This record gives sequence, C-alpha cells and structure tokens, in this order.
Amino acid sequence: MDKAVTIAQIARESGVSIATVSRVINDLSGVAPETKKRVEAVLKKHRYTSTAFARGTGRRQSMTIGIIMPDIANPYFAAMFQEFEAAAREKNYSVFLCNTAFYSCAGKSEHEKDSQEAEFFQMMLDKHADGVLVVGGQTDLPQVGESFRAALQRLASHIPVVVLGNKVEGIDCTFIQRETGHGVFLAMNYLTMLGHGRIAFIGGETGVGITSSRLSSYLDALKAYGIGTDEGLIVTSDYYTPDGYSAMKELLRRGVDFTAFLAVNDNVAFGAYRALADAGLQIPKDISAISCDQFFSAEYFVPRLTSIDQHNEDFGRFVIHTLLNDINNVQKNEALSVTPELIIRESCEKPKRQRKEIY
Amino acid sequence: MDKAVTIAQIARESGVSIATVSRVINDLSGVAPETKKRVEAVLKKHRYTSTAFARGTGRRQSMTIGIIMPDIANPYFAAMFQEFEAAAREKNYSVFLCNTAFYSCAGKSEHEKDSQEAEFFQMMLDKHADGVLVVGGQTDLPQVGESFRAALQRLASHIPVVVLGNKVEGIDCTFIQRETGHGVFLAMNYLTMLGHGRIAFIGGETGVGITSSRLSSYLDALKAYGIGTDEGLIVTSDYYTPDGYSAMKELLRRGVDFTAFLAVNDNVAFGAYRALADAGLQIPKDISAISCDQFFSAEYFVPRLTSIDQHNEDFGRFVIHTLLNDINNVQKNEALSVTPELIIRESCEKPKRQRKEIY
DNA sequence: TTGAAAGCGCTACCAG
DNA sequence: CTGGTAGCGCTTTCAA
Repeated sequence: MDKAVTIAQIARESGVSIATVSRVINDLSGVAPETKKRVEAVLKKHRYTSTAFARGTGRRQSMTIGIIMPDIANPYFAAMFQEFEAAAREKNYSVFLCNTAFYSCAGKSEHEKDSQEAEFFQMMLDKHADGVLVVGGQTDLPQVGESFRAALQRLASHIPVVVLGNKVEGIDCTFIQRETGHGVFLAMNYLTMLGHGRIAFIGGETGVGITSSRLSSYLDALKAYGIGTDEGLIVTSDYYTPDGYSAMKELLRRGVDFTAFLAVNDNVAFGAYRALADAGLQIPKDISAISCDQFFSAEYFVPRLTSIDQHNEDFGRFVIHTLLNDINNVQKNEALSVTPELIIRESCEKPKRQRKEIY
Repeated sequence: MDKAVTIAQIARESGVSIATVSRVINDLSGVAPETKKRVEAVLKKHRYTSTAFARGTGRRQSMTIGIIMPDIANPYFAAMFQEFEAAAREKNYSVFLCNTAFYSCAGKSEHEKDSQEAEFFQMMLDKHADGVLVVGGQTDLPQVGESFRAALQRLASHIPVVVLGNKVEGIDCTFIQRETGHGVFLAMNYLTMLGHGRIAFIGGETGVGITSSRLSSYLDALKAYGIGTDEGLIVTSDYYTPDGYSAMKELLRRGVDFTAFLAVNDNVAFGAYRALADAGLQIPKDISAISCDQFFSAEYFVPRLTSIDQHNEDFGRFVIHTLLNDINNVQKNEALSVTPELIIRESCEKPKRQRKEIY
C-alpha cells in the first residue's frame, strides 16, 4: 500500500513551507500568484488531497454528518436518504449512515431500544460528526424513553442535532415535523364526493408521528363531512406490505361495513389488495382504495392505485440545510412549502350503495 | 456546545499519566489492577470515548470502511447494504455510504461517469477509510472506462478494495462474483416440466453481470432441454418496475409467441404483470411468470408470484469479512455456499398448448 | 508574502 | 508497572 502524499512532501518539492502549501490548498489570500502556481502544479502532479483526519484535528471540523435512521430498506426512508446524501454532498459534507433497525425492536425491552440508539449517538461523537440528523425511531413515538432522552440531550449538548419527529420538551435540538395530514383531507374529500361514507383506515403504527397526523386528519375529515366515526373501521399495524395484508384481513374478519379504505402508504395498500383478492372482493367495484403516500409504483398496481403524492421532493434538501445552518451558526430560515396532490387513477369509483346525503 | 472530554483531563483527574490512561482505554496489559480500576471509574464518570480522529492519526486506523453503491433506493442494494452495515458493526467498523446514483447516468458522457465514481474513491482516501467496497456500477459492465480503471487502481494501491462485480484484469483488488445463474436453471427446469417451450426473458441490462449470467443460464437451459433459442423472446431494459412494464409491452408488440416468461427480478415482474393486464392477458391462464430474484413481496402479488429465492442471507457478512480480512492481512478463506431455491406459488401452470416433446 | 512553531488528541516507544 | 515524549498531518497564530 502506497503511503498517501503529505503536505510536507508537497512543501519540500515545491520549495516552500508547509504553511504556504496549506494556504494554497485552502485558497487563502496572501500567496504570491507566482508561488501559488508553482505549488498548484506539484499538488496536481501528486493528485494531492488532504486527509480529513488531520484536517479535522487542526480545524475542528470533519465535514461529516451522521444520519440515524430506522430502516434503510424501507423505500420511504431510502428515498429520503438519497436526498439527504445528495444535498449534503452538494455542500461538501459526507454522510455516515446508521441503520438502527428500529423496526426489529419489537421483542426488545425498553432499555435495549434506548441503549441501541444511544450507542449510535456515542458513535457520532466518536467519529467527530459535525452534526447529526435523527430520523424517526423513538422520536416518532409519543413518549421517548428516559435513557434515550438523556442520550439525546447529551448528544445535542455536544453537536447540533436535527430530529425528524415529535418535539421532545427541554431538549436543545431542532425538531422538524414532516407530515401535516393535509393530503389525507384531499383523499377524504374525493372519497366523500364519490359518495362513500363507510371509509376504513389501515396501516401505520398507533402513536407514531405520521400515523397520528394522518389518522387525525381522517377523523377530522369525517367530522367535517358530518359522517360518524367508527372505531371498527380503523386497523393500525405497521408500514409494510404484510401489515397491509393483515390489517385488511382483520377488517374483513370484523365484518364491518365499508366501501372504501385509506392505506397509510403504497406498501400497505399492496398488502390490502392481496387480502381483498383472497376474499374475492374487487377494487374498485366492491371497494375503493387510496394510498396516503405514494412511494412505489402505484401506477403499476392492478387496478392502478389512486394515491396522494406528498411532493416531498425538496424535503431532504430542506432538512440538510437546516442542519448545516445549525452547524455553521447561520440563521437563514428557509421556508418549505409542500402541497400534497391527489393523483387519481383507477382504484376508486362510486360505491354501490350511496351514502345518505346529510349536508 | 460542550467540549469533549480529552484523555488529558482523565489523566489529570485520576492522577496518572496520559500513557496509562491510553493503556486502560485500549485494554493493554501492564497496568496495576488498582490503577486500572481508578482510571476506569473516572472514565465512566465522564462517559469518555476516544475521538476516532485522534486515534486514527496515531494508530493509522479509522475503523471505517466505505461502501460505494449505485442506488440505495433499489431494494436489491438496500437489503445488501443492511447486511453490510450490520456485519461491519459487529466487527466495530462504521460505514460510509456513497450513493453514486449510477442508474441516473444514462445521459452522461463516459467521462462524467468515470470521474463521478473516481471522485468517491478520492473521498474514501480523504476520509481515511481502512478499506472500501465497490458494488456494481461500472464494475458490473463488461468493460470499464479507462479513467475509471486508473482511479480504481489508484485507490487499490492505497487501501484494500473489494469489488462486487466483474474482474478487471491487472488491478489489485479482491473481486467477488455473486450470481451463478444456477437459480435460473431451476426456474427453466420447472417451466419446461410444465410443458412450456416458448419462454421469454425480460429485464436486466445487457452486459451487466447479473443479467449476463442469468441470461446465459437461460440460454444454456434452453439448449440443454433441446429447445431452440429465439432472440425475439429476449427483451432487456433495466431492473425496475417501469422497465418490466416496457419490456413486456415490447414483447407483446413484437407479437412473438410465448407462454411463459422469466423476469430478472420482482420489480420487473411487477411491471410485466401490469403490461399483461393492459393487454387483457391473464396470469397464469394465458402466461406463466417467474421472477429470478425475489426481493419484495412476491407472495402478495395477484396471482402470487413464483420466484427464485437466491438465499443470499449470509452474502453480506461474507463480503464484509473478506474486506476486513484484507484490511487486517489475514488469509482466512471463508467459504460461501449459496443454494438458490425455487419458491412455487401461483403464477405458473401448464401452457394451453403443450410443447412438442423432443427428448 | 512567507516561514516557524504551537497545538489538536491520541498512540507507541523508550526509559526508569 | 508507569511516565515522558516523539510523532501523526494539518491548521493557525505570530513574526519576520
């Protein structure tokens, strides 16, 4: 293995001091154009790049951020991560990804979960990240564990932290809430316009951020349209295909009357399609379907799935910029406006039995 | 922001020298149990952890590896990455993920693509990764670009590199080939047993590692079963759902006669299902379907998709261990045996017209 | 405009 | 067993 070229070698070879080389590398003023040119030539010749390591020890910046995520194999997070990474790189930051596999914590004790995530926090400190982004996980829960809270506080007292999740009182991080539930209103509006009154809601985890806001929008919409609420129409579970499958199975088992359903996302809708097929029910003839978050190929479903495009294209960049601003102590408040859009495809039609008009 | 605790502070507070503290941190021998206990107490009190940074400058190890991947949003790669990260962490290594977004390079020039990936290589050097894992991308192509080749060589001359892709002659990396195409044989065997003779192959990119091996297995199987080959039955495109859709559309447009098809993976099969539905064709009544690589919920398809489980559960660990062994100069050759398995579900049945028996 | 030198936090070697 | 100290590669004063 060749040893990397050091600044000293460059200095020697170009007949200047280390300090001068450092100046031209960092493009600082105060170097004679003559000298600069000479050094640059040597730099190029050796394809020199400074070591993040040493640069860090000196300057106290690693140009690295850490991202802590529950499940990179979940398309929802994978898509987000891509944006994060791209946005970070644009600003010359690299990204450490930590996959907490939070979803697989079902069997674990409160304490294990806490220390799991806490361990990552420590790692971020250790790796000298300039800042960290915590996505979901515990912070998506209505209540975080005490040791988690402590760990987060500790992390935040060392480096800037942005969390995508519920605000935890008394902790010095920037909290960003993503979902407003506005899109769900669009969907509910559409469904009621078609005449549906018995609308189910499936998927998502009770108490978790996104689910809560979507669920409460669903409930609010029901109220707004003067339609009664029925607990029996709600089956939460989780965000994946098998969860959609089991949720729909459960709904069917309950025997509640419904003519349409909202799935928390495409994965869940996909599972629900399957369960409906098992039961010999047809979409949209028997049941109409809408997904609250399109993130995989809804338009390839059979029938094509009507869904809400949350239009989160710039969300990743927004989040990263927020973190970077925190890191560099700038106050530039960017605004992010996301307007969800209902993409109407083939999975909805008027119910066979119209809802009694009430309003 | 609190400043991190340094080894010096610990030393001062426990009344020993820096060197001694370093010893207990690294659990080296030659410290009086008495002293050790005292230092450990102080360490614990401050929740001290050494800075990867400084540790690296001293010891020349960052305990970090870089992983360069084409597309983390692709479930195939996402699943792989998870394994990589878990396996690495088990060995106390952290992972830098670089998403080259290689798939989006279609419009870019040869040169841009090369320098793109090369840039990541440089970054890995810069970040002082102890080793790097290059997954697919250019190395999956039959021929790598010249500047890419040079960059790879340069990287490999500095740190250990493992590449998951085609062997590039004359470069000092460890190359690992994943796919043997064996699973495709299983699928072809099953299909021919059912009586299919006109079997199409869709998806994948011509010339790319996985596709080539699957395609050649497909061709070999055809030969082995004494069935003629027909170029018209092969439509490559790419690995995603829209690609499966367009490939099947193209197949249908050609008007070639076929009773079954192999899709390079589930995504592609999903798109194909859609295209078939568009054409009013039913699976499996009219056409039988098999996916060569199950990675998303094949069992939730309608009808449930028969597919090959490549059983790559331990592949990630194998790869990481290989890299780590390279890094630490150990020769321990682990063996990896993966036996693909055909999971029969509902998407295949006997063709309406039986193939003429030939053998 | 330039160079010398003092760190940065830690490891590793050499004495005691 | 323990402490002193010389690096590691780079940044950043401070003088010249």
